[in-house]
Amino acid sequence: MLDLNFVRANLGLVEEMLRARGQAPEMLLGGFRDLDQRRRDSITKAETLKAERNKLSEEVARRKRAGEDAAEVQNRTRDLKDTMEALERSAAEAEESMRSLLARVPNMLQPGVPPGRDEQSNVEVARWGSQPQFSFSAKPHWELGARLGILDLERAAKISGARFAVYWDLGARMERALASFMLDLHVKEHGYREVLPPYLVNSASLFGTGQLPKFAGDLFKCEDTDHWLIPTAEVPVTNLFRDEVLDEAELPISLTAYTPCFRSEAGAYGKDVRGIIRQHQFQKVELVKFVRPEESAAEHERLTSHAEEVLRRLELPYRKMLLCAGDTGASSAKTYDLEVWLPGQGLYREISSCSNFETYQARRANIRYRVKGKAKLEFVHTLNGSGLAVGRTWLAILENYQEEDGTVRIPEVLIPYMGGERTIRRRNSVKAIAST
RNA sequence: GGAGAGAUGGCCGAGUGGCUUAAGGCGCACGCUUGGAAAGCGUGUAUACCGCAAGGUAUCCAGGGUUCGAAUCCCUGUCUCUCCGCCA
Repeated sequence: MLDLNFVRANLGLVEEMLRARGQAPEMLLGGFRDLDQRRRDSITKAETLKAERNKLSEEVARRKRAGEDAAEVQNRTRDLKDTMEALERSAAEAEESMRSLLARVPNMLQPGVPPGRDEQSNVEVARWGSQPQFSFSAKPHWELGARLGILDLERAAKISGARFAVYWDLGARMERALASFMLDLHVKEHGYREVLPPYLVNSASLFGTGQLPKFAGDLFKCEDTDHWLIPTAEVPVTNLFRDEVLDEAELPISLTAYTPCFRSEAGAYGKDVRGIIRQHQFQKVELVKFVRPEESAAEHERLTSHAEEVLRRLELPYRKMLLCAGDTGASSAKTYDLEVWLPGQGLYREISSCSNFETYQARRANIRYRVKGKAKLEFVHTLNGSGLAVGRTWLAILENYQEEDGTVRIPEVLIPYMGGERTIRRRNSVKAIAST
């Protein structure tokens, strides 16, 4: 959320930001000036009358202490009541309208963010690794997974529906191995603390990180309770410190969490229907940082490099993209996407998204810290990134490490996590498992 | 699920209808003191909003209500703690 005073003083800049993100400024901000004026007027009026009421009440107290009759003053105050309630109501309404307007305004963008409407305008800033060359035609992961008997989409559809997956045997084990490998790397070498948060959160948490009120349609909600399935660990982990004051000495705070993520994927009909690129449930290792404002740009680079390191150790070719204005999420001021090479499909696909939210989430979630030598509390900067999306890493390994005979080699660093297994082969006794 | 007790500023904690502009303490900041530090002493120290300012308003978990007036009384909800029950 942006600060009201900032918006009032920089309305032109805010409108420019909206245009850069491909939104019409009038839609959101058209009524801003009027609403701002109405809000101030109604607050002033209501407060003036309240001050009068308070004075009269004091007069009642004074008279009663002095043993005088206060009935006349009491009556006068009683007469103010209806007017006061009306003024209070309209002030509260204006306040609420302003609050909900501000809650829907996206974050300001950092100066280096390139212009552009959609992903076409994202800028490639780095590329790593070499794409594997095959002497045969590379297969997509859904074919490899089905033939190996480790990926079972038919039974997933039966027990849950479309966009769910069942993993068997070494497929299931590789999911677990990847999560352990990533967590170990971030905890032991990158200095993160591991947390295991709840997978259901309340709406206050979703407001704090910016999913609500605008993006309720992307989420799964439990009936008759204020519980929502998390779309990413960013939500519970960032909200750990909601309404808290952090000690400057403990910043930066770096946390990592492995959780499932649940997304309704409304509006994605017909998109990525093959394989497990886009699922209602997937697992992800998330990186979250709380930092001092002056360090956030450097910490953003560092966090992104931590996600890149996972791809490097797994020897998966990737490229690093700086998202253009139109493709940058509403809460983010600057985002890098890491895209992994998928030879089975011949394209790069997002496997990590690393964002700097500056004070946007901290203001919504009220996460502050005490600055040394300063009386006032300041908002921290929050950052997060996938380190990595485990399901997409899993399928990237299948496609990049496939052999002509349909087996899949296991990346060197993963072998210890796979109980020493080096290759995923089709099991002989896979009769019970759907395969083609 | 049942019974009871709670929720007050960065933290602890007093406060059962008006003299609360929320006592007191801790912490923090600044000053004095000191060769330097600690201790000690003194001063200051919640947030947001409205107002050019003087000043004002709101906030004691949240939302309603009673009252001339609510941190305080009533109702509902949320959360925490204790005990009982059930349970992986």
